Order: sequence, then structure tokens, then C-alpha cells
Amino acid sequence: MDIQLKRGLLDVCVLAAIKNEDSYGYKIIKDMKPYIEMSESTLYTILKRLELAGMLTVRTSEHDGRLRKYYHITNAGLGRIQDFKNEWREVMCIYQFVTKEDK
Amino acid sequence: MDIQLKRGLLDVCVLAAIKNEDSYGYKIIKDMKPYIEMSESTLYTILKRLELAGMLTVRTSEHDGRLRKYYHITNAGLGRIQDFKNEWREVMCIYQFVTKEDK
DNA sequence: TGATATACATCGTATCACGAAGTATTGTTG
DNA sequence: CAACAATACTTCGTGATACGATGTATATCA
Repeated sequence: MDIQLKRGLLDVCVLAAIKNEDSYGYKIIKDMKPYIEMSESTLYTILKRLELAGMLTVRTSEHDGRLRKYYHITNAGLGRIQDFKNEWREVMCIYQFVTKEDK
Repeated sequence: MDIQLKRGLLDVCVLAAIKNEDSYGYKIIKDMKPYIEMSESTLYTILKRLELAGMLTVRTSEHDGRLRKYYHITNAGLGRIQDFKNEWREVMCIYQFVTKEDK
């Protein structure tokens, strides 16, 4: 998928991936794989960015002697998803503009 | 509109704006304004990029004593629009993933 | 005369996705 | 047991790119 097109989707995809239950990096990548692929470096960068922006909170917890960082969405994060939904109307107008056939 | 979301749309919007008839910078911005806004510096950068990529050709012509650069879409440019259309299926899947409500 | 519209160009900056590489631990399998 | 894959997270450098600021011209109009 076109990398530029991804840019507008990745952040909100990550938020969607933790919307229903807290999750951690490795799992997020696997859960999103059927929809959109991203490298680990990309994901962890995004998670840090979203944390800084207050869209999610982090909690470190041990699992099988290994540390895992669980991410939890905040109200701001849910709001971000809502904003995305609202903006989608504009996006669809643009899509129409680009793909409309002309006689 | 979110700048990251725009990134995936601008190139193909510009191509769409010259799809039916050759156009020039200033007019392209005005034609696209109802759908998507962009600064002049952005537009001219994009036009140069698309030309380099063989998606359009340029012809300079005088109009009222002033030079205008007319842009004409190539087959590669039309192909780019088609690719965008094809990719849109994936985009809609992602949209569903992000916005689906969960019981 | 001064503002506004038309028309294009250049430069520096900030954002961001990615590959490469690294660190650790836990299976798994030959 | 040795080698490798899977799990889990981190850091660094790079390239792409949208934008604001700024500059250059000419035409029109009040």
C-alpha cells in the first residue's frame, strides 16, 4: 500500500487496535496485519507519539518472565477516532472528485 | 483537514484536476479548493514531482503577456489514478476496522 | 498610487514511516 | 545441545513531503 496513504491511517489504526482491550506492541502488529502492515520501528514510534499526545497510557507488566508494555486508550484517543470518522466525509468527497468519470 | 491524511490524496488530486483538460497552477488550486486546499509552494512542488515521474508533461505558453505553464496528463498519470482507485478497497477495509462499533 | 489578483519559484523546517541493527528471553527442532 | 524462530522492545539515520515565508513579475481596478 502506498506509504503516503498509510500516513493518514496508521495512528488511528493503532488506537483502534487498543480500543476494546489493552494490548501490547507485538500483538498490535499481528492484529493489524490483515488490514495494514507496519514495521516494528514504526509501531513503537507511533505508540510513543500517541502517549506524548495523551491518546493512550502505558503500564508495564511481567508476562512469562518477560516485560510487556500494555497500552490503554484514553478519552482523547477515543476522540481522535471520532474526529477521523468526521473527517472521512471530506475524504469521500475527494475520492469522488478523483474518480468521477467524465463524458 | 489532517495533514497526514492529505499526503495520500494530493498527488492524485492534482492529476485528477488536469485529467479532462490541460490546466495551470493557479487554476488547479482554485478548482481543487472546494475539495481540498493546498498552498502554492505545495502545488508547484507536486507538479515538479509528477513531471519528473512522467505522470504529466509541461508546455509554456503566453497568456496576456504573462507566461503560463500548462500541464497535461500522460498515460502514466492516468494509470496512477487507476492504481489509486484499486487501492481504495484496502483503504475502505481499514476504515471499517477503525470505525466498527463493538458490542 | 496602492491594493488585489494572477502566476510561478525557492528555501528551510518539521513530521513521519522505514530499514537496519541491537538487546533479551523463550520455545522448538534436528 | 546447538541452532533457529518467535516473542518483545529500542535506537539511529534516511528519505519523502506539506507548509510558511519570502521573492519576482505583471495586470487590473478603485
